[in-house]
Amino acid sequence: MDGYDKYAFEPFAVTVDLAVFTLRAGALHVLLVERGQEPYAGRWALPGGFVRPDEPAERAARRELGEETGLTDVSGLHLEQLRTYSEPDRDPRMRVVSVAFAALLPDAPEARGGSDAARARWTPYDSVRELAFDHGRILADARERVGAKLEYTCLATAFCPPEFTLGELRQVYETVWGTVLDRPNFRRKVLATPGFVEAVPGAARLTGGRGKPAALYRAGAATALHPPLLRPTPEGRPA
Amino acid sequence: MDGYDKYAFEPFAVTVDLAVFTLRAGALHVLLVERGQEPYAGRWALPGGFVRPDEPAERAARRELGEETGLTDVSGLHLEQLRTYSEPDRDPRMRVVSVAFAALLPDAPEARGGSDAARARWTPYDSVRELAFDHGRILADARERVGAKLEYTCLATAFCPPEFTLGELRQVYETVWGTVLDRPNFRRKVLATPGFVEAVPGAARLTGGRGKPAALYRAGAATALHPPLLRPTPEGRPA
DNA sequence: CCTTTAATAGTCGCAGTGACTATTAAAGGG
DNA sequence: CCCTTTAATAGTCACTGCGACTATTAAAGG
Repeated sequence: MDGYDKYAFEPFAVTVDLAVFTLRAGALHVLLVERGQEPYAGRWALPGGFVRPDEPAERAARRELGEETGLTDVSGLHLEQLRTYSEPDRDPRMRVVSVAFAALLPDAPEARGGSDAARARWTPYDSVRELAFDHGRILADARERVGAKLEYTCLATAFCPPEFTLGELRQVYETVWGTVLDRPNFRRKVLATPGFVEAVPGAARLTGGRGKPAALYRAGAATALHPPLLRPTPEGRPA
Repeated sequence: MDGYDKYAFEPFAVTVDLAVFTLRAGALHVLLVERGQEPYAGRWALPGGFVRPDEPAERAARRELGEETGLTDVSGLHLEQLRTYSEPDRDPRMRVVSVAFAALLPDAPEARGGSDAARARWTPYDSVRELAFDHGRILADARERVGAKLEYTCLATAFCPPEFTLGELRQVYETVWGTVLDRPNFRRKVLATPGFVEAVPGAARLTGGRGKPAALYRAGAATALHPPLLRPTPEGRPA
């Protein structure tokens, strides 16, 4: 950071790229936009855009999140910096350094094209193919991070509406991890973790279907999960 | 990432900043350089420098690491991206976006001034005061990250020489966490984790002092720690 | 040789959790 | 109105991992 004058430095363009996740129809979906121009015209990409001269990357990311999802209030949504991608050739036109973010949405409002994107669409994660630039790798990194953070944080509630049942919360884990969790054990674990969820007093109900109505909960104040809620080991890792 | 031409974008300078840690005399030390010019002339700062037009940030970080430590081979050292700091006013001269890295060194070769730093010095973490720019925050973030990663990765061996005793490994945890760990329990945990360490067959010894010589171990192939080795809860977190 | 120092070995009890079984409370069809 | 279906909720049991602790072993140094 010393001696700026002693070095010639190339100017970089700095962008943010967003991996925006939501759960829809029991599947993990990610928000993609279709590129209108070269390079990669017609290909799908992560939403994103340039960081403006007077804003930090975090604000740029939240601004883009609002533009791309069409949501009027994105202030409460979970947004977290992932890492920065800086390979010199990641954009064929110029040197672009991109700060990647992951965002989690409770439900999926229909996407609308942002001002700088031809079309925006929620896409099931498993059917994503061949994204533009290095966005495939960014998306994979984001997905892995989300899966890992479910283990030791209360992040799962970020996928849920303000009030939710334990069954819905369990489905978040099952969907993201691609596993099935034991219902009573999950319940025990969640309720035994102080601050993870808090019961909504008016013993309300909600189930759309037939069975016994479930109690409603809100996200609690806790942010970390000690001890963690580990995903079942599909072999490989020691238990 | 679409429509570059539709937007005016300011060019940014992109730098890397490094929080380089080592253990010395039973204390966590960090490598600092003294700034030679304004702003913050005479203040201590994290080593770092500009990313060159043809290199990714990771290579810039490793290059700086070699320059600042004076080590001839930094290829094996642990270097990991922390996050990116992009507040518009973090550098009073211009818009500088900095990708921060954390590096871990086994022992502390005496620092030498890099080409662009007046002086470089290993400083005990606890006596660091008032760094230039936002480096105080970067350093704090890096320290927290290192402490947290000791829990669920095999990172601790990055602080050790190629061959080390379990006592030395335990001291890594004790120093970084500022706690005392039970010797037998630590031993049991480490040896029970496959791939964490592997015994050096020639039951060599090494202790400098008086007691029974300890067996030597090398870092194993494992990278993650399942289940994790949690730091003692000094109250606050649920157990 | 005897003391000191630290590594190594082993024991006990509790908390957390995986795997299960049982019960309760509703919806919906006959 | 009853009876089946569905899902939430309650509870049991055994095993594992770990904190706390005690005992033993193997060297160094006077």
